[in-house]
Amino acid sequence: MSQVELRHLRTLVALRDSGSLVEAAERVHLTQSALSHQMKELETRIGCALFVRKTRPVRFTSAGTRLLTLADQTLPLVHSTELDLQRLAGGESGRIYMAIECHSCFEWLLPAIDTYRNDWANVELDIASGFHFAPLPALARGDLDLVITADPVDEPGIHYFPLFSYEAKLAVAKDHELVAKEWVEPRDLVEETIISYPVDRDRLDLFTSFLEPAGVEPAQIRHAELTTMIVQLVASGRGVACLPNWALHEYLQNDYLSVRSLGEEGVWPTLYGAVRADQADAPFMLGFVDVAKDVCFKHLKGIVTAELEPLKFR
Amino acid sequence: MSQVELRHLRTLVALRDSGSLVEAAERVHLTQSALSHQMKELETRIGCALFVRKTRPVRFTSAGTRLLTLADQTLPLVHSTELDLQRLAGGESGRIYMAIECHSCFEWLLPAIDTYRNDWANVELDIASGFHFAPLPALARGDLDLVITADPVDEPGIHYFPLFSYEAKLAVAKDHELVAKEWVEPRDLVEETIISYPVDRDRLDLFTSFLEPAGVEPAQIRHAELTTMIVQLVASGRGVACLPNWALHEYLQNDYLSVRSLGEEGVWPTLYGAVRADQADAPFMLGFVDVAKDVCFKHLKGIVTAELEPLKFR
DNA sequence: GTCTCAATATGAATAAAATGCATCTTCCAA
DNA sequence: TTGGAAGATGCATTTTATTCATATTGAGAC
Repeated sequence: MSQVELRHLRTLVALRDSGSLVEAAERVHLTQSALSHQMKELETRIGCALFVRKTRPVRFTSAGTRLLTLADQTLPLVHSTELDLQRLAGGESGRIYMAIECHSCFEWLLPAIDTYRNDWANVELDIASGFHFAPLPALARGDLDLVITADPVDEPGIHYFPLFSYEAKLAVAKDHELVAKEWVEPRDLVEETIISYPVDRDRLDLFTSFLEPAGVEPAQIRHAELTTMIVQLVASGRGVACLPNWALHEYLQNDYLSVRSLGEEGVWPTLYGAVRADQADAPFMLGFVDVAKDVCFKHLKGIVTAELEPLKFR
Repeated sequence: MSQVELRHLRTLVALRDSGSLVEAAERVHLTQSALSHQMKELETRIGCALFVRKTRPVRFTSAGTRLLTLADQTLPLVHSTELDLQRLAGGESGRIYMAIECHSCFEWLLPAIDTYRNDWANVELDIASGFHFAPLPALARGDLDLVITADPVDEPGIHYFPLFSYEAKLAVAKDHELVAKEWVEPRDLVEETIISYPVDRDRLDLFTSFLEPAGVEPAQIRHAELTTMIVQLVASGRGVACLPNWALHEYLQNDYLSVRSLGEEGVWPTLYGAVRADQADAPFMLGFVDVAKDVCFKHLKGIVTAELEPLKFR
C-alpha cells in the first residue's frame, strides 16, 4: 500500500540532475548497484517503469515525472523541517569563529559559508584572516571555534571531523624534465627550488610525508603567499610546488602547467574541521560540518574523496 | 543528515489521532514496541523529545508539532501521488460489479465504496442486490467482478483476498437461560429455534462449524431477511441467532440483547473478496481491496482481526 | 503507602530490508 | 570487432526495523 520512500525521491532527483545512474549514485553517496536495485524494486512495486535507461540522459516516463513532481513538492519541505528541528534541538544561535590552516581552502569555504548562513541565520560567523597565531591553542582557549587543518594533533578536548581527502601533487612547468616521469621520487627534487606557502616546513606535506622520510633536502625554498602567485612561479619555471590537486584543477584545465604524483601511490592528506569537544555535539556546529562536507563534495566533485571514517588517534 | 522518514510522519499522525502509542500502533499495523523504538530512535537522531508520554493523550513538544506540520503538508501529497501511479500503471478505468454473500456487510461496504469512488472516479461500480443467483459462477463467467464471501471455494481462476476475521457469536435474549453460561455448547441448542438469513444451511457457520460437527439438530429454524429483524426476534425471545460480532456491536452497546461465543474458542470465519484471476493484479482492483480492508479496519476497529495471510488452498 | 492496571520502555532475537561486490550484458562508437 | 561506459543481476553482507518477552513507570483505588 504505501511504497514510495523519501530515499526513492532523492534518487530520482539525483538522476534527473545527473542523467545517469552512475552519477546519481555518487550524489546520494551510494553505489550504482544500490540505485539500480532500488529503482527496480520501486518499479515492480508500482507496476510500471520510471525511466528509460537506454538514452543519455535518461528519459523519465510519466510515472517518473509524477514522482519527480512529488519530490519537488516534498523534499524542500522535509529539508526545511530538518533544519528547524536542528535549531529546536540546539538553540537557534551560536558562534563559529574559524581559522584555516589550509591556504587554498577559501575556494570551497566561502561557498560553504554562504550556504550555511542561509540555514542558520542566527549563528555568528567569522573567519580569522591572517595566520599570525597558532590556531589550535586559540581553539582550545575559546578564541576560535573551528579550525580547518590537515594536521590533527591528539589533544584532549579537541574533536576532529574529517572533511575529505585529496592528493597533494607536485606542480611543475609544462616543459619541466620531470614531466617525462610517471611519478616523482624524492631524489628528483634534490636540485629543485621548492615554492611553498610561508609556513613551517613541518606543516608541509611535501616535507613531512615525502622528502624527510627519504632524507632528501631540496636545493632551495622560496615562499609565496597566494596560490596564483605560486602557480605563476611554477609555470614560468622558477621552481616546483606541492599543492592540493583540487587547487590545481583549474590551471590544469587551462593547460597552464603539469602535475605529477609524489611517489607511486601519491600523498593523500585528509582535511579536518577541528572543534572543541564541548561544541562537537552542538547542532549548529554539526550543521556547519555537514554543509562544509557537502559543498566540498559538490564543489570538488571527483577530485577528492569523501566518506571518511571518524578520526581516531592511536 | 537526512533522518526523518515517511514512516515517522505516519506514526506521529497516528499518535496524534489516537493519543497513545498502543492505539497508534494498531493504526499503523505495528506493535507498540515497534513504535516505541521508532520514536526513540528519531528523538535521539534529532536530539530532542517529540512528545510527552506521561500524559493522556500525549502532548507534543514543539519539535513534534513541527513534524506534524510536515506530515500534514507531505502525506496527502504522497498519497495522491501513489493513487496517480496506480492509475498510470493500470489504466484509469475498469469495472467492479460486486455481490455480497454476507448479509451484514453493507455496514462497511457502503463507506468503503464511497472512499474508493473518490480515488477512482473512472471505475464503474455497482452492487448486485438481491441474492437470487449463485455469485461465484457469475464471477467466473464475468457477470460479476468481485464477490464478498466467507466461503472460499477452490476453483481455478478465482483469487481470494482476505479482508478480516470476525467472531460469529450467538445472540440470545437478555433473560435467556444461556446467559448463565460462559460459552455455548452445541447441545445447548437442541431445543432452540434458530433464526437465520434465508440461505442454505451449508453456508451458515452455525451449522457448518458448530452444530453439524457435533451432530446436533436444533428444534426449529426460522428465517428473516434483515439483521434488525433477526435481532428483534432474538431480543423478544423467539429464538437465538448466529451473527458476526460486529453486526451485533451496536445492539450490545444499547444493552438490547446478550451474546455468547460458540464453544470455548469461538467460531472465527474469515471474510474474503473473491475476484477473477485476470483482474487480481489490476491496480484498480487492488485499490479496492486495500480501501475495503482499511475501511473495515477502521470501521470495525477492535472487533475484527486484520493482518491475515493470503489464502492458500490445501 | 502499596497494589493494580495500563502504558511505555527495553534488551535480545529475528526478520526484513537495503546496500555492496563481483560479474555479466548491452549498447554505442571507433 | 573491439573496447569502453552504463546498467543489470546473483549473491553475500550489513544494516535496520520489527517483534517477543519482560521490565519499568505512573496514576488511581483502597
